[in-house]
Amino acid sequence: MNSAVVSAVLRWYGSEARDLPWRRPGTTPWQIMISEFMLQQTPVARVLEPWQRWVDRWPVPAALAAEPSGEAVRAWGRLGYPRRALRLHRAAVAIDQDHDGEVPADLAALRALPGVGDYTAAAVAGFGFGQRHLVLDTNVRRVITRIGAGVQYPATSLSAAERALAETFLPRQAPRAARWAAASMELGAVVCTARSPRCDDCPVRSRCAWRAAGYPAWAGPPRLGQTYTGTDRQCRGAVLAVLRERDEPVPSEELATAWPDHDQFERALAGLLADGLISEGPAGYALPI
DNA sequence: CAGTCGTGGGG
DNA sequence: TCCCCAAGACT
Repeated sequence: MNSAVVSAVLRWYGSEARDLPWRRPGTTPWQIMISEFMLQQTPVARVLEPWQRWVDRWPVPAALAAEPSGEAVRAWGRLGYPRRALRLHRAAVAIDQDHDGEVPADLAALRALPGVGDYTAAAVAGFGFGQRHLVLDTNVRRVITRIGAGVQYPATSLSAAERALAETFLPRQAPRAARWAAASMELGAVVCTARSPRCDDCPVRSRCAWRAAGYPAWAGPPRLGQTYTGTDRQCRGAVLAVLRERDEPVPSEELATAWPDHDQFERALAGLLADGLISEGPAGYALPI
């Protein structure tokens, strides 16, 4: 019954999909894995340049694994959530050591890699190896929730019911399922957006339960807004930004000028050390070896 | 389960 | 300006 929806979305995707570099033919699973790490909570527009630099510099997992983790952190630039860079580096090491340098095609093996959760494992298996999996990112969840359940936003946590709903859309054939994953994700990213959906441009507006119900507003608990200014996260970011630009260790007193509140600076420093994002030596702090 | 973890652009 | 939130993972 949802095959009509799937067909329409796939047809739309065929003509309207953005030409993203990691979607081009010949993209390797490793390159796709890099894109998926970078795209975790980071918009496409900001990923394009860093992704190209990464795939040029580290064309295979072994190349990244051979470098200090600090180089991954430095090359991460200002993508945000730099622990992802560390996890991707650790994933490269694991692939190099435990999988003969090849990104595993097995979903469970992917899921076991550092920084790879349910979403990323399914995405790499689907986009990199053409397998059939539920790929439930924020876009797909919003799309199926609106079309299938008539609700504006998906719940905070993924329920069995929502998973079952998603299954009703997933095509039987693996290549088609993988394409559906990409297409439904694209629809959520450019048409069925969170704030101002462009329903007039939607290929399945006539089959959307949310539209049929008159676009009822979200009735669940209010979204917790993310605070940032003045938080430890901002402080950590400021500290790391300094170290990314330096090749030599930075003395503590100098590094402290990156943040006005000293207690918070110390707390951020301890956190960054604990995370392995920075290292401490006799001459000061630096990105890890 | 709820909190934590960066950064920047668009409405 | 301010606020929202963007291809999540981990604890």
